[in-house]
Amino acid sequence: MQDGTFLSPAYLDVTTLDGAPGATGRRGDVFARNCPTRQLLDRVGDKWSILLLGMLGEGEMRFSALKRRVDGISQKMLAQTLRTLERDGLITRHVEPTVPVSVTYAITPLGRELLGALQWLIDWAETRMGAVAQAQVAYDLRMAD
Amino acid sequence: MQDGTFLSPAYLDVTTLDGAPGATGRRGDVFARNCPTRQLLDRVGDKWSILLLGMLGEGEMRFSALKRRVDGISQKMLAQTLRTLERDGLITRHVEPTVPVSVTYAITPLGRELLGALQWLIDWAETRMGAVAQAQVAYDLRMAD
DNA sequence: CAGCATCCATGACGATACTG
DNA sequence: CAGTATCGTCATGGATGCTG
Repeated sequence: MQDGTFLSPAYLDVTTLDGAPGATGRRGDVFARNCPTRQLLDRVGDKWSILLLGMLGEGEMRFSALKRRVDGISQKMLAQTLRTLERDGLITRHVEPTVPVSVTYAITPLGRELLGALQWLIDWAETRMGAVAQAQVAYDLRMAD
Repeated sequence: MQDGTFLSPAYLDVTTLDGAPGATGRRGDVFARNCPTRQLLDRVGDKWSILLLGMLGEGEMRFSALKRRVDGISQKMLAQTLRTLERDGLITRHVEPTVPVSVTYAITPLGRELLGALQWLIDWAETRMGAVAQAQVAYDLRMAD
């Protein structure tokens, strides 16, 4: 990161999937518009995705169970987020044709990989959110003069 | 993560900063409402924060330089995001009293730590976004019947 | 049970204009 | 140069009601 790896033109390949090397000349554009950070954030940047992925990391679970445990989520956002996660290949959806129907969600290996990468962020939050909160207090005091 | 570490009651301490242990009994509530994931996402979940932190990870930079290099950002969002990052202790702001004034931003050790944790996510995106894109295509085909 | 469709409020964001 | 202030737009997401 410090050497700017995530600014590199290689990201274009990830984004376009055709990897046109001729278009990788202008570094600034690559940074701003085609960085996979954008796509990544679409997935992990909303408040429910990580929560649901974390829940399913504990084991497969049904719609109603997820709704109960991830308290505060609306069924709209639950259904919507689950669909996105499924489409991204991060979780699977299994329909048991009972009456009434029963649907079970489970994390995929790809999803578990993401969860693993996320762990570093979680660890940082665990250990450093206190420092962030302190910085905020200090900042607010400095500005309150 | 797989064992549910980021669901643990310990997160309450991070959130409330008073660490009332008596309130940590109900696991479900802890998961949903006080998980630092929420606070964390406020910081890294928007599209400009990571980009700016990454830019400043390369070296200190002035307002106008950031605006030029992070192409597509409005001066409103640039100023706003920089202020948030500064308040969180992730970057510093140095004002040189020239005419006209010159302001330089730099990453802090705390910010660099976050950038390091972010690197795992970036790496995942680099290597696996292709798999995600493939999963999307497969999903869309499945649903298009 | 597991959703989808609809309506609606909030607020995020960009564009523009102005200032020390 | 480095912002602040204001406005309009648009997307996000919650609440509600309906269905196989």
